[in-house]
Amino acid sequence: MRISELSRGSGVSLPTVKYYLREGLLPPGRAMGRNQAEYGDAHLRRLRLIRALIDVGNLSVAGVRQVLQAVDDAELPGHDLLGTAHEAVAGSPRADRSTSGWQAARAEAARIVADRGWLVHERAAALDQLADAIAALRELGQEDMLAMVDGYAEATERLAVQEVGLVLARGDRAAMVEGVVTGTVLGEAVLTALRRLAQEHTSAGLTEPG
Amino acid sequence: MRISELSRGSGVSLPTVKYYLREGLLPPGRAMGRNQAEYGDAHLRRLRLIRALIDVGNLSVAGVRQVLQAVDDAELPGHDLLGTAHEAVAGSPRADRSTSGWQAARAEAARIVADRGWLVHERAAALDQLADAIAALRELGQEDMLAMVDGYAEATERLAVQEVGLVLARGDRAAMVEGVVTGTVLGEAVLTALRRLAQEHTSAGLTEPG
DNA sequence: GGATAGTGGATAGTGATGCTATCCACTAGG
DNA sequence: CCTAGTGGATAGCATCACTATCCACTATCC
Repeated sequence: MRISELSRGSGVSLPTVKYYLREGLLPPGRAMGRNQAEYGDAHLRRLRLIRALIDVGNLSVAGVRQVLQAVDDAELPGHDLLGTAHEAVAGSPRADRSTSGWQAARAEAARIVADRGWLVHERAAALDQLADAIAALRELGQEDMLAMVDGYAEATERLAVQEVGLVLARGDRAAMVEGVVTGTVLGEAVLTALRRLAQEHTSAGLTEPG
Repeated sequence: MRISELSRGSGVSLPTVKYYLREGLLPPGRAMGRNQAEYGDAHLRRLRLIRALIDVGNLSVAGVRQVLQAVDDAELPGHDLLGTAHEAVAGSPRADRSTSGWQAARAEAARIVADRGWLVHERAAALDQLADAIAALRELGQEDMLAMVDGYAEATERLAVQEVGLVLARGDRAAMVEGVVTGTVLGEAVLTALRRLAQEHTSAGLTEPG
């Protein structure tokens, strides 16, 4: 398979394919001569994964590279891959994390997790993100929204068992690795889309007739 | 309150405050002279809301403007505000929605919602986002992940009742409007952070010891 | 009343990001 | 041999979210 077929087969423009090669998102093809290289099915699948992570998962090119490096690291335990995927979707923090309000929110996040008995790395990026959100809610005087935290935690805990089980049910390592990435990133897209739909349905039912 | 106090009080740099004024995110202060204007507490709260939507909610400046215009529209029913908030968080679509694969995914999204008995506008942005994710999962050969859809739908349905109830419990319209926006955007941040933490906990428990 | 810090308003510049375009010497395939 | 296509390099572009500078002017303090 030549580069133009790779482009046509994936719907990604040829200059963009070259760009992904340059950026190291896509491994180089097998060189067959000074200006000829051979790409395989793996390249096509990889290219589709890249597009899904960027288009649906809203990952940056840098985030995608980070994830794919972890995917390609055969040594990395599956659990660490999950952490890497979570860091990549997190992106770089935009909130100010030096204020006392944030520190308090961060402590609150740690407490929520501890109360649940969840065992997570204390430097997990998701803890910081939870703190970002809690700090923002408090600063806006919307702390009553924090009443939802219990419900969220309970729901996500139940879902996580299913999600992790689904991935572990796959036989081989390679399939599990892909499952971690797609489950994390695309699963999140599915979940938030459904959340919005559920909200719209409920809001229509509770506000319109009354 | 002068513009520099507004800047200091919110932690937003003065040039950025001016930028938000230019962009119409922040309403102009009450003019007290040719080059003097008076800002109030409402400006400070608005500025904090803007930062939360951008930093935590990952909204674009255009998205924030869209949301705030809806917030300020006293005529708009609460339910339509929810739809506007959902459109703003959606951003502009990056996936290709003209393929037959996407059309099929879109039909599947509509079917999922219909099977649940959810009543949502058939042009809801969230339906397209759900289709984006479903199409991506299928294209990647990860359709077994769609087994999670039922669990997600059930969980989000239950949560939506609590969420909408929480907002409706607020007395006045203004507080409800703010609740819709923060609940949608910041609630999503809380939910996804907790999802990641739950996944890490579950993954550690199921993969490490075995 | 004079110095100074700050103001609103306008315009231009910046850095990051994600491509897109062009050029090149070269070569596979008809 | 001709043409379309290749890998590789470099440069350009549009968008976004600020950031910086300049201006005439004014409130305020001494």
